[in-house]
Amino acid sequence: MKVRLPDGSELEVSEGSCVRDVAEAIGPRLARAALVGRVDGELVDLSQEVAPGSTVEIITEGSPEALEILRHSAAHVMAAAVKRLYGEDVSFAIGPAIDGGFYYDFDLDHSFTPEDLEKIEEEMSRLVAAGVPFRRSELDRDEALGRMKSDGQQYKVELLEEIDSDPVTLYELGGFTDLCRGPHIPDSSRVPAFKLTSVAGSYWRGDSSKKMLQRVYGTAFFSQKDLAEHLRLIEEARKRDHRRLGIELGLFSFHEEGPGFPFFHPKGMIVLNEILDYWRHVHRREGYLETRTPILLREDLWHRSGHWEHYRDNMYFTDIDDQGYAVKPMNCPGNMLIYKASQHSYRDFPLKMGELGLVHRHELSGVLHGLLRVRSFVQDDAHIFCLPDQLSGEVASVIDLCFEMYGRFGLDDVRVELSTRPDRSIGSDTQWQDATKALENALADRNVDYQVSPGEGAFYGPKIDFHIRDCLKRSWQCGTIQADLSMPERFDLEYTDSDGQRKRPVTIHRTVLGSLERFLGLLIEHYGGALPFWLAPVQAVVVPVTDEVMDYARDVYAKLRDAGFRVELDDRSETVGNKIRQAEVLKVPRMLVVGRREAGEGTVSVREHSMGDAGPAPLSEVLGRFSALVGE
RNA sequence: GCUGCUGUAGCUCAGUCGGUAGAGCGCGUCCUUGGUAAGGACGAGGUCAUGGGUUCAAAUCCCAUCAGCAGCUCCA
Repeated sequence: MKVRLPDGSELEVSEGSCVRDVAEAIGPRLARAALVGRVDGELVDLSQEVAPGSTVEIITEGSPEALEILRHSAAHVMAAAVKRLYGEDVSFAIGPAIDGGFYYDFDLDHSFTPEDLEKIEEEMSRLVAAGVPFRRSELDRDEALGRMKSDGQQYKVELLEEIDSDPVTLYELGGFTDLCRGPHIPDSSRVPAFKLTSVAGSYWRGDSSKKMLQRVYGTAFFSQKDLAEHLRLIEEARKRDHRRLGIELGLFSFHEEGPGFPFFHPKGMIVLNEILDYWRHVHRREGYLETRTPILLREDLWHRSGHWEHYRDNMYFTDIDDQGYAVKPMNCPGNMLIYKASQHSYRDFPLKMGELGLVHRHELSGVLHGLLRVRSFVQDDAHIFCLPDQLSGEVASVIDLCFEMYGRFGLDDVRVELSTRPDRSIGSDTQWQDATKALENALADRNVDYQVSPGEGAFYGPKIDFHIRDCLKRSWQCGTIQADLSMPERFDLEYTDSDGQRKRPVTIHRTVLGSLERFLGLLIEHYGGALPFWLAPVQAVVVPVTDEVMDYARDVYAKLRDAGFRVELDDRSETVGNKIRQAEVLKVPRMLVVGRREAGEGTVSVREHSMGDAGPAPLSEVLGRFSALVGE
């Protein structure tokens, strides 16, 4: 019989050949390198028989999908090791490959310690050394169900009950049999490098009302070198952690007395204020009007806005003069009141009202994470009131604004997501369709790549989210553009149209940076703490070589300061080397060394952070360079 | 909130078998005036997260609380 190869050629193989036989027929080296096959587009085991005329591709280590398959198989090896070590009273949940590794969820009474992980690793090593084969088998669904029931594998039973296919496939390895679609590498010896990284709790099916399982994370590679490199990168990334850098650089701190509420130090405030200055500059240019609304507002407002109904669990409440008040978790209701304080004409539209509003949200204690997840933050909020046919255009201009601003901060790894109608939502089908369409059109118009998250929209409307990754590749939402189908109704917003009729405006609720706090955290990680000149809390340090030139140093310092730069004078009785090191550690962009030579010539010796000595220059020229850096 | 781990000087961390506490950095004073990533000496600084318990004796063992970390869930 003949099979087709990816390059279009045909190959003669004997009847009943499996993928491995095909690889063998192409070449013995390929057969040794083969991990799995792809037959007519579908990934299969090497042992899979191929039908005459099918297209067969051999997947080896170099193939893009190889690593995922390896890690999935490694998860099975780990599960087999756990079964051998902890016996029959372990229930197995799921064990997929994930970005950067794999995990397996177990249910057992004993809770895993780091020592257990070592033991499991050792057992895995034994399995790898033994080269235990993966055995695939097919079984009637009912038969498999009966078997998992008798084995007490409740999670597998639950999975089987929801599976449509019949028969189902099972994989056995080293005494551990798992319900699994496959495919798998041929045997455990093909997991050359692996490491178990951590253990953490996880709910069965991610549902907090269900039982908590123990999730063991690990990763696997095709070589020890790749594994070592991966671990090195993780270590490297940890050094960029904004929580560590924020303390080291004196930007902010956290205290037990206010969990989740960041304290900004003078240097942190400088960075925040620079961000705000820039924000105001572009928003004024775009025609936004700035507002400010109270932090505490009477409780009935929150009933009216729908927050009581949908967001109460995340809100802080208090009583004032026997009246119930709530601390605002969002800025919208306040801005709705501002809108209603005057009459509006279609001529005013689009009306863009921005508020840098401080909001408080009671987040679950376990989700707090440095500046990236806090309980109080400044949202760079804005509400855009417009006509229905302006919606798409306004969304598009916010998309432009987001990319422009992220670009200014050097952030280019931005993921865009469109979230559609959730189960629990308000508004009519037409409203949702129109709004979703408007968002899609805006994205298409601006040629933005995006993923769709079905059912992840806000209860009041569909939204576009902008995500940026932190140093450990965790993704955080920053900007969001939400069509708001709820507020105009709830607050009975109106405008007068050209025909004199009172009509309901369309509202967009949007942020660009999202939360100033989160944005700062991501900036710190993005730059590894070495913020660009225009954002750096200290832009330059004057380093006098000896006390003898202190007067000149003071003069240089004063001139820079008077020119509006953030500069410090290091007049400590320390060596030049020490002062330089200090400035390098604090990631100050420029160091200006002044000694006898410079004092005599009216120059400074410039040193650039992490770049070293950049040579002498007249002070006037340095002032010009600094101005250019700020404008960049 | 849930599961697991952790909490010792401003920061990073030692502290063995239960016997009342240590280093480096930083900070202060003095000496030193040094040319591009750590000059030297001396000194101050701790309710060992908090509250209970066991014990002749607790940083150390047990319980609870608080906070942090990883993850789940949730979200800007």
